[in-house]
Amino acid sequence: MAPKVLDRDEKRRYIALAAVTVFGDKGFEQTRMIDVAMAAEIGKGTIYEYFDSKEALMEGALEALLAHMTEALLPTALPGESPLETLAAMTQKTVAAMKHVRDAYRFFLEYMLLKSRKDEGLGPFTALLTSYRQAIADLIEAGKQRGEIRPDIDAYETAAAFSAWFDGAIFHWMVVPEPVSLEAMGQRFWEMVIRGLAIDSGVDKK
Amino acid sequence: MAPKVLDRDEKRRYIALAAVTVFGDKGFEQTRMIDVAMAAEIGKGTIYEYFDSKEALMEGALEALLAHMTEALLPTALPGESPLETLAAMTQKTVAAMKHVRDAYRFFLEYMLLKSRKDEGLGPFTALLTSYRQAIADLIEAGKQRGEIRPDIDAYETAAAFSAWFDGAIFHWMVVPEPVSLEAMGQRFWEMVIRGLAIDSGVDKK
Amino acid sequence: MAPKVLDRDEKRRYIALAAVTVFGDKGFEQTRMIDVAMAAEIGKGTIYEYFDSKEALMEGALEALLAHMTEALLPTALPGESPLETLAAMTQKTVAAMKHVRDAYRFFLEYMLLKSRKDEGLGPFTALLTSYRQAIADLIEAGKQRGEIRPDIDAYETAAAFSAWFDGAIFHWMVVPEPVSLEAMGQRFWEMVIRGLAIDSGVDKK
Amino acid sequence: MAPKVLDRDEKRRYIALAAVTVFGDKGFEQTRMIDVAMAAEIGKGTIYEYFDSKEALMEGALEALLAHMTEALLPTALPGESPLETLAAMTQKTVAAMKHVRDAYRFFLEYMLLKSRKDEGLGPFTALLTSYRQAIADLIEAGKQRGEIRPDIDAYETAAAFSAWFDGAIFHWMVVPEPVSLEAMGQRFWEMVIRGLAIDSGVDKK
DNA sequence: TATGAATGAGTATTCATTCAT
DNA sequence: CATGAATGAATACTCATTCAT
Repeated sequence: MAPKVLDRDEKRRYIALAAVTVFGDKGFEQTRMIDVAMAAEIGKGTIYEYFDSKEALMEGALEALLAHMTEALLPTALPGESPLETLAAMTQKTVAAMKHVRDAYRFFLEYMLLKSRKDEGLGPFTALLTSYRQAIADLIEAGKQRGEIRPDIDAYETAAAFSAWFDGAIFHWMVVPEPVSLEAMGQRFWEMVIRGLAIDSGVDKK
Repeated sequence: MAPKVLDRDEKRRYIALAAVTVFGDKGFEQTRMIDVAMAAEIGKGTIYEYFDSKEALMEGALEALLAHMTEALLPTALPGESPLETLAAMTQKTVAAMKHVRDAYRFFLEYMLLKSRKDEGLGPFTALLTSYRQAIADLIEAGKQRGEIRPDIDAYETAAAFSAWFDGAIFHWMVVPEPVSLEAMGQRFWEMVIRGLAIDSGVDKK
Repeated sequence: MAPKVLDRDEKRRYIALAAVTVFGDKGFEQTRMIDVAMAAEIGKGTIYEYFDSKEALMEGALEALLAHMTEALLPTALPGESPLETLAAMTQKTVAAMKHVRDAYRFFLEYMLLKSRKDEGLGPFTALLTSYRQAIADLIEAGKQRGEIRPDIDAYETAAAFSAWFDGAIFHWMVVPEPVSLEAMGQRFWEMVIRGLAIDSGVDKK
Repeated sequence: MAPKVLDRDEKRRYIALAAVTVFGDKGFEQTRMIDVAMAAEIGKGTIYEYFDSKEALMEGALEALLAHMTEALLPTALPGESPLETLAAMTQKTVAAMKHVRDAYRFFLEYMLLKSRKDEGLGPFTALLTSYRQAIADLIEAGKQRGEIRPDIDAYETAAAFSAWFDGAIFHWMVVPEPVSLEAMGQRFWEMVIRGLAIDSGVDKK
């Protein structure tokens, strides 16, 4: 008797994922509902059975994308791995994941831009960003305790600066894909960040 | 009867700057021509005397913004300054400049997003980005030759990774302004990048 | 295995009556099929088992309402009652009936408006109106023969003028319910019509 | 410098009158904005320069119609005319006016129906109806003082009953134009109301 | 040159109707 | 028979652009 809840949720997610693709490809404003309907191979009206409005569709699409991203981005420490190793693996994973969802990532950026113009918070996205920052801060803290990372580092602020890099990198890569590959940038970032650029540390800060 | 070329160019720039403000505030699609006209305190039709279309207005606005940014961002080596000192000053200047044009910066990001969806290049923006990367690469190269920077660094790729950070940082700061200030992030980035996070350099590269 | 014809007809009438309520409340165009379905506590699709279209539902609803109204409106002469007495009773009954179905009456008016815009006749409604007029004309004729009513009255035309009043009255009462009650208007109408306003009949006609 | 206010108001009225025609012809809901635009021989968007919405257009249309009707309906006592004569003239005038704007009158009725479904008052229409009732009540009162009208008549309530007749009559005439003409109905109404139907007034009231 | 009234292409959304279950 | 998910035709309204003044 209970109507096929599973099917309904699945169809909702299916439409949301189609929307992610289209929004990422054309941008929110340039996307017409019919575009999403065609991408999902359903009728225009059917979208409204699952989402109240275009804006609600965007929220639903973000949610679906986030579910995917969250899993892909958050670090999993392997047994016997040092914090720096985990951080290195995470960096690689993040670069790979971002590259993988390249077009969807545009949707992310646009969503954030859109939301930052309203007072509404970023909602589910803030949670991901915060978790990500915190995971990195935790690794840095662990590294400090293990004597692998300089003890005078402010873990959370450094984690914020660290994680910011990814969005800048994918942004540059998306808009000027050449001549430096995303992997190369990731590699350089890691070297720069871990070993530092300076030969002696007698450099005056900033 | 030399036509008032100067006046005409000035008015064009004046409208473009008004457009920068409005585009940054509301976004390109959400901006109506009348909004720009009102911000510039002119009639709606007058815009079309100076720009062929809304898109052309956006290009003009970007151009005006770029002229402003280019000056603010590109490094000027002071006499007697070491490359690392110049790079440090540039980092600070860039953070300050981005923060200063926060709302206009949204326009930048949106412009890039928009352009990256078409095959058209980024036009005038690519030039700035390339100059910026190159300026940093030059400083790194100079640092290497002066023995201040590790000799095994790939100057251009590292410059690309370095400059990417700024866009990521301002992005995060715009969408999650708290709890880490942009200056603090800049400071941590500089420390991390110059001295490195690791205590000994015996770290295996990624 | 005689199909449950009775049940089917009853259910049809049941849906039609639900439709009367909703049409009267919201108007034909503003009523959605789902509204009627919810009022009848059935599924949306079920309506189409009994009515071909929204328009057909409206016709069915009118029919159901007419069945109710016809009974309520048409005069029944009681034994020993004079024609004028019957007419008086009918006036009272009509006012009471109209007031009783106030909201449904809106549906009547709207239906007539709707129909008067097409060339189609008013269908079942014309029959009621004609019967009603004729019943009044018959009473007037009887009154004339009994010497109760002026002999120079044109029975049918007067009956038309007489019966028109009710619709105007309920209309005014519906749209400007105050400050005169429907019963008071009915009372004044009756006095005015029976005794006349003028003191002497030496009034020039019209 | 002052923009052509006159022209603007005139154009507004012009569009409103076109809307009266179309609304009367097709009904509010069945009227598409493009229908009004075509009737007024302007572009669809132009309507929105003068009216905020379809509903605002309806209000504007009613206003324009009322201005016309008010003038046509309200009585003007001629010098030397008795109250009953003025009332007779008014009856004729009203019947003629209603017949004249037959299609527009549908718009009136629909407007009232529409409004009676919301709590909003009838706005400008109430004013006309009230003035009309009051004008008739005044005539009845004057007739009573002149000894032309029975002194035991309640002037205002009777005026309410009197004026209600017109809307019922035009309604019936619109929906069942035959076989009794509107003028004939008006004539019968007048006879009935002035001289009364009954031969002797010994009739029990109601 | 500057203006803003006029225009109509373009789109989100609604809802009567269908039909597979 | 009963249902409600799916559909797409239909329409109010917006806004970039034009052009007469």
